[in-house]
Amino acid sequence: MSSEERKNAESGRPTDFIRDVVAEDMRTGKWGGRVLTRFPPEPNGYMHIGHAKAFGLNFGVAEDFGGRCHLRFDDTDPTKEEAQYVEAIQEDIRWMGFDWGEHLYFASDYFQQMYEYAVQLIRQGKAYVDDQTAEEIRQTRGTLTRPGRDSPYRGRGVEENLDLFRRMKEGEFGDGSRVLRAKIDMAHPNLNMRDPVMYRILHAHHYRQGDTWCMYPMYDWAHGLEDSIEGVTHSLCSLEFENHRPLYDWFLDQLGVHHPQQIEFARFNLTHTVMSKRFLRPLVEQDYVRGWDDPRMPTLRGMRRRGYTPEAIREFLKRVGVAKFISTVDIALLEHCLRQDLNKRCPRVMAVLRPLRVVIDNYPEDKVEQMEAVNNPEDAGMGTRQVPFSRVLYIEQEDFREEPPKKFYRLAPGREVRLRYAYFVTCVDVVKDERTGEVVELHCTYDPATRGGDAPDGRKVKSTLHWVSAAHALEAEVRLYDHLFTKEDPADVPEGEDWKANLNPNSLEVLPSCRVEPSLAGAAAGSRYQFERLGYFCVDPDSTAGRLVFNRTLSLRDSWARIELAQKQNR
RNA sequence: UGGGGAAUAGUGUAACGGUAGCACAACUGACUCUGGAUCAGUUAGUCCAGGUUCGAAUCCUGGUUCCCCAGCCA
Repeated sequence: MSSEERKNAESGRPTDFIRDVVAEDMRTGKWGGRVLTRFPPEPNGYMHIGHAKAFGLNFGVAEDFGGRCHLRFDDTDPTKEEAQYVEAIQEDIRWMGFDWGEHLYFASDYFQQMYEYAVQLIRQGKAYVDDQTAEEIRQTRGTLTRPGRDSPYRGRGVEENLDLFRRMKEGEFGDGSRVLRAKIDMAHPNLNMRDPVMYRILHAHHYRQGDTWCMYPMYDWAHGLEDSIEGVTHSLCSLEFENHRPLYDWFLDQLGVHHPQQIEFARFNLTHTVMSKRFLRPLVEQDYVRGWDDPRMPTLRGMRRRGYTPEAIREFLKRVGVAKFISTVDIALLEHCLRQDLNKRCPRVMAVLRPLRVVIDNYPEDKVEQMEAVNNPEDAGMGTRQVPFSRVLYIEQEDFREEPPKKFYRLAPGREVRLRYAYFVTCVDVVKDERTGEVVELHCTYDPATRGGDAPDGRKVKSTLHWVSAAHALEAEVRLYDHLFTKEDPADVPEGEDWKANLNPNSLEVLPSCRVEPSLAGAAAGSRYQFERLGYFCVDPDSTAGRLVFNRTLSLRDSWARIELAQKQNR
C-alpha cells in the first residue's frame, strides 16, 4: 500500500492519530527523517488477530514513512518461553505479508548490556539490592490510595550493592532470595514508580541463553532499553503501558541514552469471540476446540486453516482503525471484508451438502452431457469448465419443499426450476420413506429445449438450483463453522457462572457424506472455492488422496434465510 | 476514596472553531442462470450541564460513565 492510499481521502491527512504524530515528526525533522518501529512479542504463544493489529500498525507505519520495522522477541522470562513459538510467530507474521528483512532481534541478546546499565544505575545510587521476600515487597508497596514503605535495605551503600548484584549474577543466591530494585519513590501515586524490581534470581534454563544467566531482567527494566539499544523512534504499544511510560522515561533519562517516543493505542474486541490468552488457553486445554489452529479460533493459524486470506484481514484491520478507545468490533465487519475478497478470487464450483436424489425420468439412462460452467462471473479471465450431467442427480435437501411456504421459490411438486448451467426441470413425483415420511427421492422431467439454462420460448423460472451428477460426484466431508460464542460478549455471564456457558454448542457441524463435482478431484490443501449458493470453502489439511475434507470459511449472504426467520418470528 | 486514560448513529471511524461524513449492520427497491455479486435509497449520532464565540464534536469549567494500575508476568 502506498503512503497516498494511507491518507484520509477527505482531509488528505494520515489515517490515524499515530500516523499524525509520525508525519509531524517527519515535518519537523525530530528524528532526522528516520522512522524505526518494532513488534516485540513474547515467544510464549500463538498470534491472534489482535496481535495482527499491533504488528500491522508497526510494520505499516514503517512502510508508509519509508522507515523500518524490527521483529524482536521479548524473551526475558525463561520459565514461559519456547523456541517453537519463535518459529510459529514468524510464520504468522510472514503469512500476513510483512517482512523484517535482516532485522530479527532477541531481548536476550542484550542481557549483558542491560547488566552493565544496571551496574551504572547502582553506581549512581539509583538502584539497590533488596533482601526482602516477594511477600514483604508486596506488603510494603502500599495500595492505590496509601503510600508504600521504604525497604530496610534501601539505604545500602553503592559498594555493597555492587558486590551483592555481582554475586546475584554469579549464582551465589537462591531463587527469590534477593532482587535488584530501582530507587525512586515508595510514595509515588503511580505504583510502577514505587521502587520497581529490575532483576529477579531465576535458576532457569533459557531457550536461547542456556544457563548463562541465573537472574533475569523484568519487562519494565528491559523493554525501554531494548527499544533504546535498537534506536527505535516510535515505540507503539497498547494502552495498559501508559502507566509504565513514566518509568521507562525515568530509566532512560537516568542512563542518558537514546529515548524513543512511546505512543499507546487501544486493543479491540471482536463480538462472538475471545482474544486474550486467558480465555483462549482453556478452550484448547479443555478440548472445547481441536487446538490452536482450530478454524473457529481467532488465532492467525486458525483463521488460515479456516480459509481467511491475509488481504481480507488487513482490509479489516484498516477499517477498524487505530484510536485510544477500546472498541468492540462487529464480527460482521470481518466477514464482510472476507466475502469481498473471496468473491473476487474464488473459482465457483457445485457441491451438495445434504444430498437429495433426483431422477430425471425422461432423460436417457446411459447418457452423459458435459455442461459448460463459468468459473467466476466476477472475472471472465478465470474461464469455464465442463460439468457432467446425467439421469440421476443430487440436489440440496433444503431446495425442495413438499408444501412450499410463501416466497419459497425453489423446487416443489409440479414446480419448474432451473438446474444451473443445465436444464429446466419439473418435479413430477415425490418418494418418501414409508416409516419416517422423510422425502428420499424426487422424480422430475426435463425440457430438452432448455439446454444450457435458457428457454427458447422465453419462459422464466423463479429459481436456479445447484446440483451434481450422482455417478460422477466425489464424496467429501464438510465441516461447517459458526461463531464460537452465542453472545456478542462471551464474558457476559450471571454472577458466579462460567463464561464457557456462552459457548455455541453448534459452532461445529460435520457433514460426512457431501457430494462435490468431479473437477475438485485432487484439490490441494488450502485451496479455496465458492460452492455456488452455499458459501466459501477451503480444503483442509486433513484431506487424504481418496477423500476431500472442506472447511466452510464463510456462508454466502442468504436472503431466503432472513425471510424464513422473519416468517417464523411473525408466527 | 490515589494515579493514568477514554467517551461521535446499533457497531467502528472521520472532522484539527465554519454544512456532523464514511463503512459495517438493519430495512426498501432495481437487476440477476448463485435468493450470491452489483446498483439506488431509508432509518439512525456528538455522555451531561454551564461558559467563551457571529459560530463549538472541537476551546474553558464542573459533573457522569467506562477502561488500566497494588506479579520477583509481558
